[in-house]
Amino acid sequence: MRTQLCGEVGIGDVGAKVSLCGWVSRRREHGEHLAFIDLRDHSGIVQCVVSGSLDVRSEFVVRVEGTVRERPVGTVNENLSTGMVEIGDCVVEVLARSQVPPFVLDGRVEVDEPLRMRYRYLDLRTDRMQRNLRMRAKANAQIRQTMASLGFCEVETPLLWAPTPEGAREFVVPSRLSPQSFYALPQSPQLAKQMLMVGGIDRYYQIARCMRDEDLRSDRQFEFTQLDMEASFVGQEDVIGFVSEVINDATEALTGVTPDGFERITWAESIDRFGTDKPDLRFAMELVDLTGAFASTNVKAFSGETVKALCVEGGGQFSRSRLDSLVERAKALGAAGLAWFKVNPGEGGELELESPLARHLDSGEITAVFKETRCQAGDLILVVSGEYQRSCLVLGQIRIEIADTKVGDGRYRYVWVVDFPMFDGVDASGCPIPAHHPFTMANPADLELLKTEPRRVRSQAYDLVLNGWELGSGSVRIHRRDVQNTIFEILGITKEDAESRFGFLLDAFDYGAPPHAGFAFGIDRLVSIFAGEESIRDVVAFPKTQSGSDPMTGAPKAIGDAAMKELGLAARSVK
RNA sequence: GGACCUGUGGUGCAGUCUGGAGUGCACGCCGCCCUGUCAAGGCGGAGGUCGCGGGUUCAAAUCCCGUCAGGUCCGCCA
Repeated sequence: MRTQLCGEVGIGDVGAKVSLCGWVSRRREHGEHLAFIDLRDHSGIVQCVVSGSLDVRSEFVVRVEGTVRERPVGTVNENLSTGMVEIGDCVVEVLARSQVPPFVLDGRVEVDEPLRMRYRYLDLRTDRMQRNLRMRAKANAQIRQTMASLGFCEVETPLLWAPTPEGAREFVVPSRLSPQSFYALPQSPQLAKQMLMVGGIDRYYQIARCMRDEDLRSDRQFEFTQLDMEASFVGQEDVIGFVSEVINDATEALTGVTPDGFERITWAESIDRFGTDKPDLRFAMELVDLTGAFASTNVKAFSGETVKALCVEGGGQFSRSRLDSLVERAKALGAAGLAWFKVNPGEGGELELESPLARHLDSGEITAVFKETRCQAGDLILVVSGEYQRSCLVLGQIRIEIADTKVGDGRYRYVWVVDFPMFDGVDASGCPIPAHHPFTMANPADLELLKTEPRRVRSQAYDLVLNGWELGSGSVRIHRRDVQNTIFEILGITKEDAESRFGFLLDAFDYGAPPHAGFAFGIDRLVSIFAGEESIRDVVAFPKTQSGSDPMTGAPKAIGDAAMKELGLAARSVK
């Protein structure tokens, strides 16, 4: 039907008779003797010259036959990759007509997202979406290549799995053959891949779809894709090595840039220095501890457990209203308040602090603030006092918001965050909550603390962070039933409970489970960062809105009475 | 469950704070003209439930209340 793609036509084809297929991107008519068609397919655009008038409109699908020729002097289009040539003496065959599209596909104006989603098949024709989806395909291909080279075996796991209520809310699927019973769509193939390790697969991976029935965000869809992997007879360092290699290869393949290596930071250090467990290392602006400086202060606002500060370079120019909104933001994030100090040049080259609070500080405190923050004239110092971790997290969030870094600035700062705590807070009944998941192995050095001081126990869990985005996480797993039982006990999961929810896994552990560890990272997030997109919706072919609907198909929808009956279901009103 | 932002011809915006005739800009669309354009150009034209409902007012796109949709965030996402 066609001899080549539109974007492939070049100076080397001059004189050749070609046949091209595509969509009419634009047309320019010059009376009844001359007209131009910009013909588009996924590879690009080429200009076709017609001697006569046209009966085509935008987005008509056409097949064009003509002869490639060099463009006349002075009519070369530098903005087109095919701009040196054009297709002359064209005969145009209309393969399909099109209504006037609801929006223009040239990418010049930002179109409302619901409209793009309702007409996603049109949106996908744009350069942007073509580039994003093809970039994603390239990522998948590169990942498969690297995983295979590392000896990993691709295995598919079921989408219809048993409900294991724990962690994320599951999507459930009613069973027709067992009415009133349900499958669950996997939140991740976590348990399946551990079973594969018991099954001797040794090194498993899968580009796996995961489903979680939780509220959506710009970086979260109900269904998303992970590179899921697990390996036997390996530890944390092996897994970090595997993943670093996969990510390194993918980064090079997609961006042409080789990352400056993968840095390493402990969870505790990341919280202390950056106020988050997913630090963006593209900029510094680290948190400063002023607890010592205010150890014996008379200022009530600074008498909390911790005093943490952030020095914003050049922030002295912030307007009063911006400062007010920062204070509000800090309160919304859970701080008791936020104090600010503008650093002004004073007499004799000294610095001065400008703030409603400044006159309450004694000279020793002021000197300590200058020393600890290493501020300069024109800077802004933000201070939060209160419970240690909360204070860090509040300033960490403000740090990100002030820096306002963009995706797609060409920098890729990978960092491994290690030594996560085993537990994170306690639930209503006072039992520790696993920070990662209940199959995570504790750091051997901390095993004795499990029963005495569980909150001090570090786990063998690790996250990979890119530019402040958590790409994925993994851990060394528990492979012994006795240890797993101990963990369940600490978590307040009874024997019966564990048996009914994870019995199949525990049974498997009775038949020779190898030590194993693994990881999973989000491909949507990785590709969106490389593509310079703020939302993963732009690297997903058919995404859903924040309220979980699909404007194109109308999903979710009610099913008929007959279907309900067959499944043994009855609708009942919610609320 | 909560906070904030947005909703105006097919599309993207301005107009809303400070109420006064559906006012404006750009793109698209339709018709005519045009033999080298490429975001073609020129002339003319069509196209509106100002998301929806209620309230205040002589008068509401504009103010108030409610509601729906979309987005950003908090909660949530082991």
